[in-house]
Amino acid sequence: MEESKDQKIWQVVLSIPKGKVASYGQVAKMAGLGRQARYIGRALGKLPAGHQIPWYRVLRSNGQIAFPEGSEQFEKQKTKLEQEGVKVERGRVKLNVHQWRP
DNA sequence: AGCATGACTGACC
DNA sequence: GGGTCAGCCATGC
Repeated sequence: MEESKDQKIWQVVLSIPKGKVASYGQVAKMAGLGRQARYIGRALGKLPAGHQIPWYRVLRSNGQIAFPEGSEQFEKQKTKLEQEGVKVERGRVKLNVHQWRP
């Protein structure tokens, strides 16, 4: 059921090149979910332990991180992104530079 | 079955 | 270009 959707989502996220990012809506569309962008976040929350899904490469449509600035999740994502060369300033990244365009 | 919730988005200002 | 508002949709209680 939703399992396959989740798998598909994870696969799409996995296909995002290192150093690039994508929006939830973009992932949703590529996974064939269309407008269920919100489902992406839900699916990423279901990530199994020991995964290697680069969930941190997924941001909002405006390039902003989906977590409140200062939260643990936020900091973690920020760190991960910067490790790949993606600068995060004021909780957002420059889409015109890092957004993934297939 | 109905209503609130959320890792969202597009339209507007 | 960034903040605000209303709409969408599956999930969970």
